[in-house]
Amino acid sequence: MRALVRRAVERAWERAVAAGAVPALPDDAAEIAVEVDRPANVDHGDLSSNLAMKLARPCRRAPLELALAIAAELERDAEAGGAYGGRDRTAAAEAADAATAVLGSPIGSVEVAPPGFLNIRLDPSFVEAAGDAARIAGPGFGRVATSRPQHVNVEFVSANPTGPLHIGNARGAFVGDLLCRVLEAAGHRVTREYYFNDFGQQVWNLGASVRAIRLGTAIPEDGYHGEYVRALAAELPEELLARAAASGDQADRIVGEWASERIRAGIEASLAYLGVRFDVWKSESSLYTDGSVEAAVARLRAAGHVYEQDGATWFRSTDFGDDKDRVIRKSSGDYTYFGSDIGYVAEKFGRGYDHLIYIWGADHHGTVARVRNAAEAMGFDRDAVEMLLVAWVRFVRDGIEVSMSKRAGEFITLDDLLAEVGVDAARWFFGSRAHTSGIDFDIELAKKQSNENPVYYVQYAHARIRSILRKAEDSGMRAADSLAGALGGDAISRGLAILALRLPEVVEDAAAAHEAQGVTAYATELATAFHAFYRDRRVVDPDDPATSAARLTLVETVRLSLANSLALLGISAPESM
RNA sequence: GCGCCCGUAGCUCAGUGGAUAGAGCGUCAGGUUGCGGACCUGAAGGUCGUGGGUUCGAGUCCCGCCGGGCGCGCCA
Repeated sequence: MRALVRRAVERAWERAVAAGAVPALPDDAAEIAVEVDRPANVDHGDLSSNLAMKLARPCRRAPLELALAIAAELERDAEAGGAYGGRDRTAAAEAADAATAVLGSPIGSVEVAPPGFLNIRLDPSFVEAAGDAARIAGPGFGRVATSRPQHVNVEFVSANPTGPLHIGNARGAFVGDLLCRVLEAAGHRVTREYYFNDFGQQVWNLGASVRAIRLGTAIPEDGYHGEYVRALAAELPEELLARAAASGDQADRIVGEWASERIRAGIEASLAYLGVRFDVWKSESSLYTDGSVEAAVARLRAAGHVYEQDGATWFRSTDFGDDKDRVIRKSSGDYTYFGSDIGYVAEKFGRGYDHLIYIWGADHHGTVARVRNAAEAMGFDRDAVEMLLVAWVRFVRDGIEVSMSKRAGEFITLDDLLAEVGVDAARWFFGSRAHTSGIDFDIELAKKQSNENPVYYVQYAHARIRSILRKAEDSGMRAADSLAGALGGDAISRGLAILALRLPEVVEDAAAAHEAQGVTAYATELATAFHAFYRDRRVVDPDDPATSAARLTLVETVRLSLANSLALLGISAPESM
């Protein structure tokens, strides 16, 4: 809806310029994009545009005057029923024009308000047609076709498999998955990727710890403790233990690799339970065995950004604004973690992605610039490399912070969290908060308040609608095939329908912002509007089958929007509660 | 010291430069003979950390300051 109104305003502006009522933009003026937003106040219409105010300065005219000229053209648009035929159109404009040709002009009426707002009310028959189109689209309603679809790689969680996922890892998992879902709904192709370290000191320590427990010796100082290590020790096959012992100094590595893979599989299962399925599990060691790191360093060297000093290999990061150069390969011959990062970013681009998103903990912000620098130095577009830094969650139980240490084995696992508060509530919790702000998560509170959790409020609305539809069916009533004529006379029905049809706009905004919380906020608002509607309007009335049929159709439209919003968040939409 | 993030109602948090700053929880007062009361209506509660600046318009953008978190390795 919003896209079509935006297009209508754009067209009205063009025509006003053609007619001489609005001065053309001077050549040296910055381009002005037409914006259409939902006003906070319902008295200001369904949608409004600030175009006239933005034009005022470059056009050297009073905003009110410009607004009146554009409004006059918009009024004409409403009468013409949206028959367009302009030239010089973008893909988005083409799509909007095509949709308008089917649905009719979105413009019902236009008012100009000081200092120059264009306040637009939607045409009821347009809203009705849009509602019909939404129900035809069904599960696809709410998906939008972006004009620039991309293949996006989203790498997240990426916790090293030295222990089960804990609640500290949880936020990244939710944030990453929600971002992927939003991007997919906005028309992008998404690859979910998990990067993990499967070699090196950590794995040796893990192996040493498992062996120590199995053999009844002391766990080494840097070793891992905790119940899961004991479980692994108990499960370690005798044959593997013997082979490790026979290998001499490779014993810890052999056992460690086995344990690490077991843990990784466990992590995969936890994430699957949460509803996250990764497309790619990428091991750090593979970047060395397949030559990615060497190739990337060669590429950097060829571009003149690498030098040797003190026996180490350095990246001249200072060429790109860093405060110091960074070591890629240590004098010992081993690569640094940064070396892996360089190989990895190049390897990702080599797989053909248009855009890379890394979801990292806030403590990794120091490495953001240098990885982007390296990408730029290798000739990639640094703007295509994006890091989302997820702020910390303070986990709290009854007001007291829960401290965690993976090595000491003191932590609450993700599985525990989900068992306590449930997947739906947890998804909602993380989906309704910006990833950049630090938050408190009180586990006891989350459990205690589960009945008042907003997610249940939204789910309840959905279940309630299902119940109404069942009730109608039992009394032999059915929804009308079309909303046609159902909204014109009733402001409450009309407002509810318009709100229910906003989902595509919400998806668009969420994808642009890389945040899901617009979706949770929207679902809450729609549920609230439905509950109010339910109070004021009887849906199933045996004495008035015509009105009932129309309202059932409206209610089904609302249900669809709620169900699709919840599906987008990975949350269930129950038939009853 | 330098860099990044954060500071909005009692609490937990929303708020792509727009019109009267919102939600949930909590508190207080009410509502159902008509379809699910896990619901609805109303009230109280805010110098948007602070001082400047840009703008027709700033919670939002810029600068300074205060407060909190994190990072500044040939660690991973």
